Amino acid sequence: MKYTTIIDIAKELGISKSTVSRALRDDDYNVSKETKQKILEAAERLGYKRNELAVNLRKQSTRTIGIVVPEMITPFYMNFITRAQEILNKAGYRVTLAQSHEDVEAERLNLQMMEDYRVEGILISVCHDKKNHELYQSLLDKHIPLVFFDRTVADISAPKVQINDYIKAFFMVEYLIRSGKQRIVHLAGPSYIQNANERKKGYKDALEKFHLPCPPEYIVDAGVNFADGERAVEGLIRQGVSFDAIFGFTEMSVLGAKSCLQRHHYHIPEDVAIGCISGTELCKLVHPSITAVEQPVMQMAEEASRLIMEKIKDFSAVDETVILEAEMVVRESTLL
Amino acid sequence: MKYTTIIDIAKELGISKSTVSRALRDDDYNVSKETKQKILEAAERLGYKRNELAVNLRKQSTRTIGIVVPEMITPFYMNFITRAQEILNKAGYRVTLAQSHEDVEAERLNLQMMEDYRVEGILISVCHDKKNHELYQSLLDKHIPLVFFDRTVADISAPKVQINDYIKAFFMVEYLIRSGKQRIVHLAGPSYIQNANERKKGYKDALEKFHLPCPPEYIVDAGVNFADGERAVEGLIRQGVSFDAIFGFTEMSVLGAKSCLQRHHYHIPEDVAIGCISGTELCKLVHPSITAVEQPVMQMAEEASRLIMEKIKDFSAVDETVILEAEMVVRESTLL
DNA sequence: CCGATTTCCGCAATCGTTCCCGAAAACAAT
DNA sequence: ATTGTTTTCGGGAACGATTGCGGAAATCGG
Repeated sequence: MKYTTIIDIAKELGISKSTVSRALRDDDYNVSKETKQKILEAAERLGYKRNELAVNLRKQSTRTIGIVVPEMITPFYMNFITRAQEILNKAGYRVTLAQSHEDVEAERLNLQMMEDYRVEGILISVCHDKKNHELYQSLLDKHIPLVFFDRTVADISAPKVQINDYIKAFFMVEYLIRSGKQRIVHLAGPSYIQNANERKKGYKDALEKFHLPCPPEYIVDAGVNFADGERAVEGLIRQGVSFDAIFGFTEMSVLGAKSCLQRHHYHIPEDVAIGCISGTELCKLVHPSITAVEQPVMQMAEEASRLIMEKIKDFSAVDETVILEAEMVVRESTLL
Repeated sequence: MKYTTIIDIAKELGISKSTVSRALRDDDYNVSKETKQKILEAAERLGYKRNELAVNLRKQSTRTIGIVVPEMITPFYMNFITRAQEILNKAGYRVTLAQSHEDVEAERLNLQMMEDYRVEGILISVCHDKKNHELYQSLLDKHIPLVFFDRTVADISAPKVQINDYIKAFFMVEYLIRSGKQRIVHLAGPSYIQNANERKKGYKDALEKFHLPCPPEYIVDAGVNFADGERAVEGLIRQGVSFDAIFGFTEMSVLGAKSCLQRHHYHIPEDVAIGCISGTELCKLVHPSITAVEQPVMQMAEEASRLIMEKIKDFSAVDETVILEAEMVVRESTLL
């Protein structure tokens, strides 16, 4: 169970550990061909595995980047992670992952754990736009680079990668209206998520532009997951709210809504059309497929990776805010 | 950017680092109330963060467990990970994650990386039942505990958690036959995955039991993901193979198949019924929903966590193979 | 063959902790 | 006052690597 160390190798060959260390790293520098050869074969024979912990401690650098997301169960964040990992690995970084489960406290622990293990930078999509504010700031104060993506926070100076939620929501609702829908309800996301507020604003402004009614019961707090969406629509139906379209904060809640509608034998899109922001392959997968504004997740990962690496290289680099173009993909759920 | 260390605190207070270390760990042992108080407030003031790398190196224990899965994009593995993480965290372990992207070489690198960082145990669902065989064995030879789950390997002695693929496949196909289907095709998984072979065997034996034909074209190599399933069914249709039911190796390929069928205006389940093994919430989410044998993923995570912790505590513990009961959930895709 | 240069290698410090051991101090008991 | 016990603390060696420096050996040039 004991791992062999460079000292074991040194003893075995009767040489110093410095030489062993050099042979195992430096490319034929400062060590002769023969001894290097001997060292390598001894390392092989003894099953030597370099202890990265020791290396990190000594070098004072972990080459590790943390990624913190609210959840990993939907493809969006997982796609982001996969792409970011690919890029960062290629650049010689390791990646450690953590999910907050939409819980501020868990997010706090995750961030602290990453600091404990001396990550050199963190990509984060937050689960609350206020609660951990001082923590983000304190990390930045310690010169630990942070890059916010997708769900960002307003009053912190750090690089950010996001889409224009307001505009995209506005366009989506406008599109629903132009397709002939007049009674559009909004499954709103939690008010402590900035994007949710932006999207709600876009929704409201679009209705206003077309002088459509927006009674309070049209905006329901629907949370972020499947069950939340189901419950919200169940509530609407029970209350007798009449509507012919749903605009949802996010994919999952909309999928729950759709499921509920189908259970109640509504026709989609004839009775009720459905559209949402932040769609992934799940929107294609279901039947009818769902019209969605799709975040350019690959590009987000690329930009976020680029930004964090820039910040690690030079902490005083300017804090870019990258706004990416998200595309609306029309599918069966709105095609009349 | 420099982190403060216990030495900094010691200097600040004019005491020794040993005392600081004790105050920061031991609960009021070997250090007086007052000095402890002073140390804690100094640590707070200087923004001390204990360096876990150094601790791990010194203690020769990382309290970290690795989880390696073929992919994380489908809910199955993610659910497993989430539950396992919950349990292991509660027991004081950290978890580091890696996905192999169904690639043997990537899996190898992941495992080696985990060894480099001295994880104390590894939960793994393999992506090939032969290729990394010696690597698994060599880890075990070094007394690094491994627990195989879901996709296991045959001739390695280590704890395993799985379902009875053969029986479950058999039952599923039997059920399709009893629902009146006679021309059942099988979207088989890759032959280098043991489970795929077991399921294929169950499929064949069920057909045989009922004296149904099983021509070669009924068994198509369909891979593991959405696109694979689409392609496979597209091929069947193009070849003019006539079938009235599909039994799939896994959820994702079956979802692809379903999508393809719907594009070709087949009715599900009237024209073609669909069933698969290893279903998750995705099977509920789609329309029509898919009949599936659902692996008890929570229980799998619990058993796997238990087993790895037992092995860490005592490497010579017996190598249990836990076979869990998987339940078939009948849904719209087979309900005539 | 001798001095200069280059190559090769060892010594020892260092990274931030932990923890054993022993010493000093404080307190109690005689 | 002496001895014994307990509490508190510091010294210093680990843990497994890296690396600057200096010295010995080898090589080279003349």
